[in-house]
Amino acid sequence: MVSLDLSNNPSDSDGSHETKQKILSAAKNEFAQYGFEGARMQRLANRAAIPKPNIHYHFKTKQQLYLAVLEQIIASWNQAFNHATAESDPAEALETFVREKLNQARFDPAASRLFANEMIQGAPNLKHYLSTDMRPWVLDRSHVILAWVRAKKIRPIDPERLIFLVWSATQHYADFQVQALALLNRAEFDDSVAQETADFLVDFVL
Amino acid sequence: MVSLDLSNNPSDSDGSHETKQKILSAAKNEFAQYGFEGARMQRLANRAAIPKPNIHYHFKTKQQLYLAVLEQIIASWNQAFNHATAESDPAEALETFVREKLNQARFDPAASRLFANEMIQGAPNLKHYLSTDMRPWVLDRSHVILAWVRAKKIRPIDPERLIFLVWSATQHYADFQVQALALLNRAEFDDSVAQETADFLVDFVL
DNA sequence: AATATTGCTGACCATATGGTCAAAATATTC
DNA sequence: GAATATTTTGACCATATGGTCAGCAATATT
Repeated sequence: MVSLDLSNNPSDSDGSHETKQKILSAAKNEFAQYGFEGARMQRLANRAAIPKPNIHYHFKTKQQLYLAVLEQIIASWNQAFNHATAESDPAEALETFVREKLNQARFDPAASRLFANEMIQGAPNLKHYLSTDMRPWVLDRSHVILAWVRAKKIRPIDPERLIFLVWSATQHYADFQVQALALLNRAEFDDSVAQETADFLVDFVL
Repeated sequence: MVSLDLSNNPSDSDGSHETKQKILSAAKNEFAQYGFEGARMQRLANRAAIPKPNIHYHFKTKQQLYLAVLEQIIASWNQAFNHATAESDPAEALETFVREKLNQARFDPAASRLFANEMIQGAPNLKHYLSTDMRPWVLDRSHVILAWVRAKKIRPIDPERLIFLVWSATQHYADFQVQALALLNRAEFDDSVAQETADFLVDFVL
């Protein structure tokens, strides 16, 4: 199989990189569904359709693989949520965030679930991320929202609570997809559900 | 140790019942933190401070114990949320529900987390509960809310979405306690946090 | 073409895991 | 208080688990 090498790491110029990604992807799903302790290396290998020792060639231990997955997720989230919301229109900014978060929940639910599993366990591997990346992000957003409130563009509200509300509501759609669909009596998380959900949340918040 | 026998089951009139409860309680915490596959019978025995075989005397298999825990949680929730909200004042009714759910999240977070773990795995053991207990409950509440909307006691809103929003926001406090406290920059889920959260949600929804 | 390096894999290992069992301890019944 | 039924537990078992390793295959390098 021939494939373009999109990596910027010269050490593994082709096949190796591809395998590594296959493992990371399978691992994300396995860890998301079963948590760190519940994940099985053999089942993970089956998901990736490679022999188990091949995993250990690329990642020495289960723990190390887990951390690699976490890192990838955080990097992806940082990228998705960090292109600044700046000082623009509140409606527009909030809408962008809600829709982006719902997209994440919809197209990469495994990432959200893995995150949820980490949290439920007390975030043993994420405490650092929470204070390093996430808390500043929240503070930054808070300031923007507070400015909106002061300018009376939006009704008075605790900014951090608002962020937390939006975060929890959207995340919930990923973590509890089964429950969400059962409660809303839908068959799958399709375009219409996503659209209606986004509309509802945006409308509700504003 | 002497203790009152509060059970209504004549078959195990004392010590046995006590042990069983100790096991169920330890199991709830173990399963909540690690999920079904991640839970370890030995660690669970340590939590309960009894030898492992004693667990297997009361519950034949891990699976059976897990189901027993789930049953207990569902029974407790049914009890907590089912004393009817009826046709009363929306503000009051919603407030009651929000505070009750937050109380659950605060004083029995393990139950919420176990529930979350079940959901994340696709609710293999809860599909039945979702359609049997929960969906009708949602429908019932929806009708009440719809009546409120029609009577213009509350602004027009999709009732099921509203329920889902409140549910997700409150549940989030249990599941992601670490994240919640980190984001809100608090040390613990104490009275003041609970109070402010309830106020915020109630105010926000109404 | 020969060699070195990297990537892959079947066979294997030590240990942890869910679960069993026979015997001991404790309650209950007569 | 002896006989019976229930509850508890130390020792044990078959299997599953994360991980290793020696050798093979493929790819780069000289």
